[in-house]
Amino acid sequence: MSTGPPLAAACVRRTRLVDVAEATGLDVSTVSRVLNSDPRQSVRAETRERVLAAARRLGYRPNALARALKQARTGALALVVPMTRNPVWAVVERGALDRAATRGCAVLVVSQPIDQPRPAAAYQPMVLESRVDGLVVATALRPRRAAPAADLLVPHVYLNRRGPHPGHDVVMDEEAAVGLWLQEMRRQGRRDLVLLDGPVEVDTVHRRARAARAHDRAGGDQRVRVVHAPATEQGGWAAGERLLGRSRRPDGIGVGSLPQLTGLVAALRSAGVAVPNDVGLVSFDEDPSLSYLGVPVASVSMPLAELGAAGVDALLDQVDGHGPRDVLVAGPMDLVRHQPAPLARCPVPRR
Amino acid sequence: MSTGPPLAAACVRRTRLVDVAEATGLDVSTVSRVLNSDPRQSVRAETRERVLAAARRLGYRPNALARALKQARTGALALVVPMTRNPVWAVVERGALDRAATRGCAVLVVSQPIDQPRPAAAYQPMVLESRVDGLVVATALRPRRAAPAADLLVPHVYLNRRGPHPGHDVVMDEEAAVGLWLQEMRRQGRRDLVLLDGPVEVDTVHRRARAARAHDRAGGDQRVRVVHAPATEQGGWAAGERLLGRSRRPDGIGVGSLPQLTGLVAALRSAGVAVPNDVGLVSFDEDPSLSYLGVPVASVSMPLAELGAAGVDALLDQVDGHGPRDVLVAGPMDLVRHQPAPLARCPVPRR
DNA sequence: CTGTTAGCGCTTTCAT
DNA sequence: ATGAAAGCGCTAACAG
Repeated sequence: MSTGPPLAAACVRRTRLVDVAEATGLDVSTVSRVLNSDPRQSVRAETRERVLAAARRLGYRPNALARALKQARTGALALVVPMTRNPVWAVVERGALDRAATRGCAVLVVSQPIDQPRPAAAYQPMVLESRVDGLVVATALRPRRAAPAADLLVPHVYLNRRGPHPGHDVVMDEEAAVGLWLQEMRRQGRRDLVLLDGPVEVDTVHRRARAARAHDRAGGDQRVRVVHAPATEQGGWAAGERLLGRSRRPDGIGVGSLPQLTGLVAALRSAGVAVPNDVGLVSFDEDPSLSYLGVPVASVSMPLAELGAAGVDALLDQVDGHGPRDVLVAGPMDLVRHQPAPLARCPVPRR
Repeated sequence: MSTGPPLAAACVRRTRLVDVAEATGLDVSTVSRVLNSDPRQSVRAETRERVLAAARRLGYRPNALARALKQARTGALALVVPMTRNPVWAVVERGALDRAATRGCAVLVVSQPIDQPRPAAAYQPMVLESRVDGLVVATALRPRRAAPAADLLVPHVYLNRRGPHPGHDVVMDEEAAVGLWLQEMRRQGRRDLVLLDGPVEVDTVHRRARAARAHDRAGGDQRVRVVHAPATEQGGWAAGERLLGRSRRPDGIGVGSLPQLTGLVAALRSAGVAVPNDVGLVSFDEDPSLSYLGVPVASVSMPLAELGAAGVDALLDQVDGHGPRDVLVAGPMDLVRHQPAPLARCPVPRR
């Protein structure tokens, strides 16, 4: 709390390998072998101890720069994420950061402005400049048929979207998510359904919409229409208005994003439409705040952290020279029901 | 969309300075001077053009590793952020990332688990290993009187909290924020106030609570009590329950965080307490979702992006050798009123 | 105006 | 089992 004295001019002299060498009277190469526990060479136990002791005593930390320069490997990767307020991306990001930390690898987070998306190739220089070993591209947009010049020629994966070429896609099973929604709607006896989702340009939206339309065409007893709107509270509100104005109102709605759900619930409340009596709601995003909307909603719980972790794994595989491969993140997917609790009993989601 | 052919084994041969030198028949040092536009040396215009042309043609990108090793400067910084779901941190982070990008500097984002906070000194190795030039520590906890061993001896700033020593703090004016709240409460004629905020261990909470208590003691016509609860929906809900159980209910509540507000609003709705008739609400966090709570609330708009940007600036100043200095982010602070709009008129916050 | 040279801190053959 | 030496790609002091 700034109560202490000012810090003395903070100049830490970094300890180098040569400092440890001098302290032990050994050569740098020997010290290096010990500290890297090179398995191919043998060192005397006594020497080992001496080196380790000196390194600890001097607080030696290897210079990542020099090591990376020599090994032609930075041990870092870039994570390109959209600058969105949607909380699910934070979960994906955390999953990726944690897995990267586990695998001893630093992460450079690059935020992509949502209003002016740049092509993935724009991030290639980070690899060419040896800042990172590869790219995890988590921007949501579906690629237009990429011009060859726009192809990524460096190790990379696309996260939660598919890229222009096979072997670089790490995605979740959106079709199964739609299936869980439809199953819950059937359980509730809903037959006139709407999928309210984001812009078609978003790859996950595209896949969910396709699955929903396929179900509609399959000709069961459920009708499914698809409505696209901006993935914001505003978008959800406006879409709600439009849906309420229609002659045939849906009795079940799947909502692609949390902000849209917030806006939609506000619109329904404002119009006096009762949830769940008049309409049943299921969100494709999850968040603790779902228990506090004032109305019961369900959500499809997606393996978001696993998605981030799988992206890191797939990229590091490529960096290690393995051929690229597509990954379908299998993690657990559940339907979770969120109940607004009565007072004196705090609400807890139950599965 | 993975419709294209598989990518050929992606091996880009990186162009080095020596490649450009060979292509032009010049020496690497000359090429280096041209590309860095070294002001102290002069080069023939024709040579300049030749080098620039060759560099562009070969797609030369300088190796950041080698450059950083030579210059003893990585051009990167670490941003330590709490792993919270609170959306305001995202705004701070974006502010920092954007400013860093503007100043040509890469950012390594390190996420701090909220349940097991590590001391700031735990991140010092990132500097000692030359991964970054300095630290922006944005974890929320107030430092205990730090043991000298825990002091940071590398360039660093604390963001949105104060550290153990002066000269490293970049914070906003929380006292003024509390002032805006009290002023709005007076405008609404509220006299029995509660500040519902997070744990006291959080420095921003500490400062707001102190300002609120000072106002209470100042002996005007407003009473202010302070209630601490976890900064979650759950915490807001539980605190709401407690407040409703009291003999004298507050008629105005300031809420420290968005999740708490969500929980509190749910509790009030559930108990049939009318907003704003029975109680007026003001949030210290801002978010578009505030317009969709179903009840009118106000919020204190804080200069969050500026906070992040100022943190980066202050750190880079230190890296450039300037003495450390505390920063109070001055950016605009407003009281914003969020109205749930009637249907057919989408809600927009108005100032 | 341009080339030569040394060296940032580390790893890694190759000698001894 | 340890040491000597080369070199990763770049910059900067010094020559010419």
